[in-house]
Amino acid sequence: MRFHIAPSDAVPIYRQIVEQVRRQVASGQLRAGDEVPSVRVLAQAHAINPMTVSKAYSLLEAEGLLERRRGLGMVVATVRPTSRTSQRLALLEPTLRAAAQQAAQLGLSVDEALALFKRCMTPPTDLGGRDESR
Amino acid sequence: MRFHIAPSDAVPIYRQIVEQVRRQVASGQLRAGDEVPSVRVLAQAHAINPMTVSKAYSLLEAEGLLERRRGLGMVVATVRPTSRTSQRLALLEPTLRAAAQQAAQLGLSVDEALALFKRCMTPPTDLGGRDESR
Amino acid sequence: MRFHIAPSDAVPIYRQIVEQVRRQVASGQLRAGDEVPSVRVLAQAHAINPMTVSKAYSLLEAEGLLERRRGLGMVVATVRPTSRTSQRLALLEPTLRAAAQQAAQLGLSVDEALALFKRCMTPPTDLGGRDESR
Amino acid sequence: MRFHIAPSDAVPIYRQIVEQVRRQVASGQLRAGDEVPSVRVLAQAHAINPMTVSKAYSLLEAEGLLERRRGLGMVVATVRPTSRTSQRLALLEPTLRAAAQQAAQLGLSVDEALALFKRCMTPPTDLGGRDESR
DNA sequence: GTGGTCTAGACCACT
DNA sequence: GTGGTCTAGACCACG
Repeated sequence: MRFHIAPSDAVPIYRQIVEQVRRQVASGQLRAGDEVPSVRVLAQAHAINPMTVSKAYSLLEAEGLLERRRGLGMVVATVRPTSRTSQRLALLEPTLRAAAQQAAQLGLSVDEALALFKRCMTPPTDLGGRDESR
Repeated sequence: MRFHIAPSDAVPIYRQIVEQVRRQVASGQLRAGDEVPSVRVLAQAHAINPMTVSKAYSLLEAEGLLERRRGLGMVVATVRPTSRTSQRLALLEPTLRAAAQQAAQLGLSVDEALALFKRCMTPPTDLGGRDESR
Repeated sequence: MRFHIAPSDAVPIYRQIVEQVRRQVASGQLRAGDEVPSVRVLAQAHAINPMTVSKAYSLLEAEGLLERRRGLGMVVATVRPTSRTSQRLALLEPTLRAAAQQAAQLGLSVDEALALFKRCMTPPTDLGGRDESR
Repeated sequence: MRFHIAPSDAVPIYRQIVEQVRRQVASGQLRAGDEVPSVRVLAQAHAINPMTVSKAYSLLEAEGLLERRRGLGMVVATVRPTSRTSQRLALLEPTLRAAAQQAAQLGLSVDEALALFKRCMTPPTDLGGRDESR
């Protein structure tokens, strides 16, 4: 399981974790029963506060995506099987709506924006890791 | 000059102002020498605190986009002439990069994501439906 | 980390803070990763409003000199390594250019002005005498 | 009579005028009886508000440096002859004291600062006209 | 009229 | 604990 944490991003760390777990479950990269890294491991690996990881996991537990196996860590819950494409698209839509609004305010044409988006997706584009957006 | 302020949005008011001015300058809707609404006028028009507007304007001044005409208000600075399409695309890119990353984590194909993005842009945007605000 | 705040000075408090941090970073008294006093601590220590300190820190963050460690305070940013003497001289130059102009308008010779400047620097500076403040 | 006005400077316009008149009187470039440009002329020449010029002249009149010749404009007052070098140095000293303090905080040696100051004075240095200090 | 500065205090979010 | 955001209101300086 891979996490990409950017402490200097505008979106808080705990939310970055929550959203990445959600997406990986929705996409099938995480399946029912799969173990998720322990709080301590994840915290150390990214040099973040264990309480931050714990908060994220607690939210995911409350959401029903993770289950606590006492003494054994947390695992992906017996997933409700509804991971259809439509669902995954719904998770992406808010971001794209915001992008669409920005493009309009910038006076960009639909084609220009689409071309740029395509360019952002096609290369595995390893670079650009650090989004100094904030 | 039009401002759309959503006090209940996740992004702070002063930042909404900053970003809208940035985009309007980039898109040519605001040109060098154009006056920007006075702090008090803008504050009253949107029922927000003058200091909030002032904070936004100060940031834009520090950024070099606005200039203070002492005692007279603020105007768009003698813009460095690079307001080409490439610049506007650059302002949109971070958002699209983030969207691309999310799409990948969701296991969506490039075509699926592009189609959704196109749908988000094409209609005069039937928005108002889902308030992803806070 | 030492701050000298003069509330009755002509230059606003938040700017005094900004400039002192800038100089201490440039002179190497503050290094990358060093913590800067918390907003509330600095505010209490000098009996000024926390928002005033916060304003200064925000400007320094926008400038790239400070970084926010969320929930933990602010630290000196991973400084771009160019803190050489030339940089420090560059920070002093505007002031000296203004002084040079004044000296010329006063009809002073270069030697007279240099001698006065030397006198201003050599003693441990018996300053405090004339408060050109407000 | 030459004035250099920088509307975007940190020091207010009216004060720029006041100080430049003071210096030119002190240095003998302006003598008793010399006419000073009319409010309207000076205002037009520098594209500033006549009220601003008027305010400066009023302050200089209150100070005794200028006299109002009704219907004829303002002239330099019957100057008290004390324009010794020591006086002119005194006018320059506050600026140099501030510069000295900054140099110290920047960790510059006396020699380094003196060398820079000398460089600022020696060339007629036509460039650098616009001090974007603010 | 314009913006700038500062204060006082509330509430929120993150770690 | 940390900083961020916003409000309300006072006072100042400039033009």
